[in-house]
Amino acid sequence: MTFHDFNLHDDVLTGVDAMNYQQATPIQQMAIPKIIEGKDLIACAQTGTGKTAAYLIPLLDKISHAGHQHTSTLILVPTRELAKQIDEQVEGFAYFVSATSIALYGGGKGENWDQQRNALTTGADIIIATPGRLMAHMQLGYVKFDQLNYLVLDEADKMLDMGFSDDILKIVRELPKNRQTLMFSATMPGKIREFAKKLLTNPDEITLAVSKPAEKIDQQFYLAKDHQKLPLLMHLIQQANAQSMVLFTSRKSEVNPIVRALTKLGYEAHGISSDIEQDEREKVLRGFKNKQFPILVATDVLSRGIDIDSLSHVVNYDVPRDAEDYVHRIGRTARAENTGTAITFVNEMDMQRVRKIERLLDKKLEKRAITEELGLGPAPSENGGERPGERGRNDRPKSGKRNDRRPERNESPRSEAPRPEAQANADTPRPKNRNRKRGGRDGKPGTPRPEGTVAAQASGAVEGEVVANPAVGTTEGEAKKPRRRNRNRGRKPSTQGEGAPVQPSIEA
DNA sequence: AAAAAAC
Repeated sequence: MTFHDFNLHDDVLTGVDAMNYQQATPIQQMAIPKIIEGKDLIACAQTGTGKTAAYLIPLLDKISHAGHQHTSTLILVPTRELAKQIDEQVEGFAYFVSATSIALYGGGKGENWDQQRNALTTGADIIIATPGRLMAHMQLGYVKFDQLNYLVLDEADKMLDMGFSDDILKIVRELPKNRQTLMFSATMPGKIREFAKKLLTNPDEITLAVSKPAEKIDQQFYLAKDHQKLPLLMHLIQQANAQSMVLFTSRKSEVNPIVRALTKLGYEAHGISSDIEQDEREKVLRGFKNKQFPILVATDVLSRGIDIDSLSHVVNYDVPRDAEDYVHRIGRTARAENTGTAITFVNEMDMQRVRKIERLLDKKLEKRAITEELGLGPAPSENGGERPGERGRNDRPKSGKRNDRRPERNESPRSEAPRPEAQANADTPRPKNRNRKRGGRDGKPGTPRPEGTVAAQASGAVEGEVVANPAVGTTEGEAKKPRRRNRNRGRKPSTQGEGAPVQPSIEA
C-alpha cells in the first residue's frame, strides 16, 4: 500500500514523494485513514515504525485543506531533540503545503527563547513542544490555542514517566474541547489508559506488536565488569564492521569520562546528555547525523525516537533499568531497511535488569564471557543479583587479586585483540539504505565524508571516499532539508537545490 | 542505584 492510496491532497503527496516515502508501514496504513476521518486515536507502536509520519501526513492533509490561518496543531514530546526532529520532518513534508511549524523547547542561552517568541508573533500552524517551555510561552500569552484542532501526544508513556502528566493536563485545559486528540505510546499500561480517558473522546485503538526489537538487530551480550568495559569495547570495535555507533550509558556523569577515554584512544567521540549545553547537544547530534564523527555517547535522552541514518551499532555500556528502554535504545539501529548490531555490557549489578529484558522479550539471552581470553580477567558471574540476600557471597570474584586487576595504563587492549584489516571492512557491502539510493536532489555531489569503519577512522587506515549526499528529507540532519517555510511562507521553492548550509565542525 | 524537562 502506497501513500497514493490514501486520497491525500496533491500538495501533501508531492511532499511525501519528495521525502521519498512510498510504501506505508502498518501503523501508517492503520492510522492515516482514522485520522483523516477525524477519530481520536490511541496508538501503541514501537519505535522505528514510521509513527511520526503516521500522524504528520494526515494532519498536514487536513491543514492544507483548511487554509492554515492559525495554530491548528500542537504536538507534545518528551525531549528537546525529538521536538526539533519532528519540526524538521514537518518542514520536509510540508514543503509544498503552506503550513508552518515551530519547535518550542528549553535551553540555548536565551537566544532560543527570543527566536521562539519572535516566531510565535508571526504564528505557526504546527507547534511541536516540550511541556515546560510551552507552559512558559502560554503563561506569557505568546501562544494562541483558541483555534486549535489537533493535539498529538507523542511518546506518551515516556512523558508520564518523566512526570509530565500534571503539566500536560494544565496545557490541555487551555485547549479547545472540540479537537481531535491522538496519543502515541510505546506501551499501554493502565496508567496510560487512565490518562487517555482524561484527554481523548471515544478513541479508536491501534495496537502493533509491542516491545519486540526488530529481528534484523543482532543482539549481543557480554559479561564485563566496569573496568573491563573500555578495553572490551576497543576489542569489539576493532573486530566489528562498525560504521557509526551510539554508545548509551544510564548515567550522565559517565558521558564525558567515556568520551575522554575514547578520544584518548584515537576515536573521535562526542557526548549528549542533559548536563551538556543545548547548543552543544544540537551541534553534536547534527554532526553525528552527518557522519562527521563515528561515535556518539549519550544518555537515554536519545533513546527514544531519534532517527539516525545508517547507524550500524548500538552499544549499551550498561543495561538500562527499564527493559522498555533497552528496546528503544537498540531500536536506534537497523532502522528502515538496514540491519544493525546491538552490544550490551552486563556486570553483576545488571543481571537482574537483563532478566527483566528476557521476560519482556520472552527469550533467553545468551551472555558471552570473553574477558578472560582477552587477558582482562574473569568475567562477572552470571548469577549476579539473583537473590539480593546472598550477594557478596556468590557474585564477588573470589580472590580478585590475581586476575581481577585493572589493565596497566600503557597496556593497549588493541595489542591483544585480533586485528582484522580495516581495508577489508571498507570493502564490505553496506546495508541497503532507502535514502542513499536517491543521490542528490539537485544532482550535485554532496559533501565528502569519511568512509569506513569506526576502527579504520581511528587508525586513519581508510582513505576518504566521496559519497553522494542524499537530498531532501533524509534523516541525516537539517543540512538537506528544505528551507524553513516560516521565512518564505506561501512561496514555491525556487532554490531548493542550493548547497547545503555549512556544517559547523565538531572539534574535540 | 537514573534520566529528562522552564526560567
